[in-house]
Amino acid sequence: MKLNCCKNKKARDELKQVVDFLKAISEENRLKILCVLQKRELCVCEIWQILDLPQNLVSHHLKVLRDFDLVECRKEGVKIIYSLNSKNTKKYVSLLSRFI
Amino acid sequence: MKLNCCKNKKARDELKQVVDFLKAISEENRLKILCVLQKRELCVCEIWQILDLPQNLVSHHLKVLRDFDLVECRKEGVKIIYSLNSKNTKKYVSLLSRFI
DNA sequence: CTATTATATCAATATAGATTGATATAATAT
DNA sequence: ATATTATATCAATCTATATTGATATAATAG
Repeated sequence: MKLNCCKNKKARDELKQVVDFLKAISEENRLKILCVLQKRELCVCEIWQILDLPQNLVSHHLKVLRDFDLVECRKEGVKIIYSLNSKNTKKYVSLLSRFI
Repeated sequence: MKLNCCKNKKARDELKQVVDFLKAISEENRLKILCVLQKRELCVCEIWQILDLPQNLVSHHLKVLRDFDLVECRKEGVKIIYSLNSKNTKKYVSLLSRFI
């Protein structure tokens, strides 16, 4: 079912949710992070080494992705292991496809 | 089939294409424009009246969408009629779902 | 306890992109 | 020819956000 983004409040809210989701993933480094997490969960130091990016930058982008529940993390000793929350990404992609 | 965004050049290029597509649609007003064009094609003055936005702003956003072939337009007298290029939006959405 | 490793956070800077105001162009009507 | 309507473009400004450098915290090893 296609949504009317202008008439009702529910659709307007959902459109904004989709926009926020899109802003979160429309950044090259963040999309790369999601992409490498597809294969398997990784700790932060693996991610920045794989992507050849500064540690603090990756940490910052991971925070953005966490805030949108697109990734999850757990502690394992000194390391923080990040994994994809594919349930949520799928939810947003399917919501997106109702708008375009 | 899922893509490995880091190893090969083809996947890296496709990731950048997806990023550009996402940047184009991750803007509230542009997503709204795509959304209202879902129902039917519209001229610019209908779009800015429906969305309650300044004419030049809508014109600007339409240019961005045109540059990505997400919308098409044709002349009809004084008016320029815009329509959705749903073939392309679908193509990008399906490419996106291979990355996340 | 000290050193090392992994991660996060904060402030400063840089950059990209949205918005606005003014103006140009083109088609149509009078 | 003049006025009106529809659209596009340009320059200026504003705003959001990516990046960097410095530093803090927490776990583990020696």
